[in-house]
This record gives sequence, C-alpha cells and structure tokens, in this order.
Amino acid sequence: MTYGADGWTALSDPTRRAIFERLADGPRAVGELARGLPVSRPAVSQHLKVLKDAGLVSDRPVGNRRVYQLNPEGLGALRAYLDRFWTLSLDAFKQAAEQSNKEVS
Amino acid sequence: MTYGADGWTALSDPTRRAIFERLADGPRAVGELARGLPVSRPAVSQHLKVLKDAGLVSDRPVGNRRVYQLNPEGLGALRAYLDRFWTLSLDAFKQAAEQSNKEVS
DNA sequence: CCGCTCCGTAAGTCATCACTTACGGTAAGC
DNA sequence: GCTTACCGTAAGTGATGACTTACGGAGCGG
Repeated sequence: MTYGADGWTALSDPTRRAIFERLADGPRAVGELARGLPVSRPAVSQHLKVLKDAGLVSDRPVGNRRVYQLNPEGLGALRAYLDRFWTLSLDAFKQAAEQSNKEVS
Repeated sequence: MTYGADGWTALSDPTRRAIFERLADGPRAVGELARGLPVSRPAVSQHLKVLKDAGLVSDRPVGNRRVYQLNPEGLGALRAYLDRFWTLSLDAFKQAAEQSNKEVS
C-alpha cells in the first residue's frame, strides 16, 4: 500500500520531471528517454526506479527493451492530497482578507 | 544554486509537509509551529522561507510575532501541473490495457 | 532604560542524493 | 553459438540540503 518513495520526493528532481513529462507524450523505452536527456542511461534507469516506487510510472518488458508509461495511481494520490488542502487554503486566505479589512476600517 | 524554489522541492521534505499541514488548521506563528515539531525553531524558520519562496505560504507581522498561513497561489500552480498530466496518464493507461488485451487474445 | 520574548540569519557539520563508470544478465539477428 | 543492443545494479565521488548552535535586530511590559 504505502510506497517506498512519495510522489513529491520523486517529482522534486528536475531530471525526473523531464522524464515524467516526456512520458506524457506516450510510452517510451529507457534508451529512448536517455537519448534526449543530458544524463547517462543508468541515471535514467535510477530515476525511473524512483518514479516507479512512487507509483507514478509503470513498466513492462517489450522484447529486448523495457517500456515505461505514466501510472494514474500515484498521480491520483498527489491530486487527492492537494485537493484536501486547496479549499482550506482558500478559507484561510478569505479569513485573512476579512481580518485585514477589519483592521483597516 | 537554488534558483526559484518550486513547489515540489518545497513539499518533498517531510518536516516541511508537517509544517504545511499544521498551517491547514489555521494561521500560526513560528514558535508555535516549532513547539510541536521535533526540530529547532531556526530550522522551522528556514523551512518557512522555502515554503514562502515557493508561494505555498504567506506571512504577516503581528505585534512581536510573525504569523504564517497557507497561500492558494503556489498550491494552485501545483494543481494545474498535475491536472495537465492527469488525463494524459489515464489515456496512456487505457491504451496500454487495450494493447495488453490484444496480446493475450 | 532594561529585560524578556519573538524571530531571522550566519557558520559549520553530517547525511542524502544525483551522477558517473564498470559490470553482468537477457533477448534478437547473423 | 556468437555478436550486438538494451537494460538494471554496484561502487565511488561531488554537491546539495537539513539541522544545529551562536548571534543580532525588533516589539512589549516592568
């Protein structure tokens, strides 16, 4: 149930976000991803492991290669977390604005 | 270098998430936040600076203290980013499922 | 004015992490 | 069977970051 690495730790790295965004265009193999990135292929493999542990991507073997794609599961968890604090932040913002008005008046 | 701190870098740290979640209950001062956390008060100040640079919290001086609260601005940016990839991940997931069915049959 | 509380910042330490090269294991083509 | 391409992992290194203590500035009450 609980993933080894949370989604924010996974997406905090710019290189991992670049991989993540590239996978949004469609499934890609490891070497194909590494070819367009300024890091080595093993580095991409390590990043993909982190993204996989966070539930953000999933992989499947296709012949000789290993194809990765986005996984809605981890993404949904992040969305749920943000939505939980979204309305709360709006309420706090409104209340702060009202209190600020009271102080001014 | 720590150029513009993005929201994921800010929320990747567990201590910062704890601060962030505590602020969801309402505005709090720095010492009040530090009192319930296993880190020192200066550490909380540094974390609040990161959260503020990411646009996730805002602060205002109240007498002698400095009160922090959630800021919808940074939170909205994170939500927008996730929503942009949410449907894409669902599409990729569906297509993968269809292709998997074809392979089985 | 003085002491107290609150807070941010500077400097230093220690762990974590992103990256590299090197290696072993597996599938496809000849 | 042999070579080639693709991939994951191990080991080592340099840099980033999270934390500490120490210090200085600002508001409040005596």
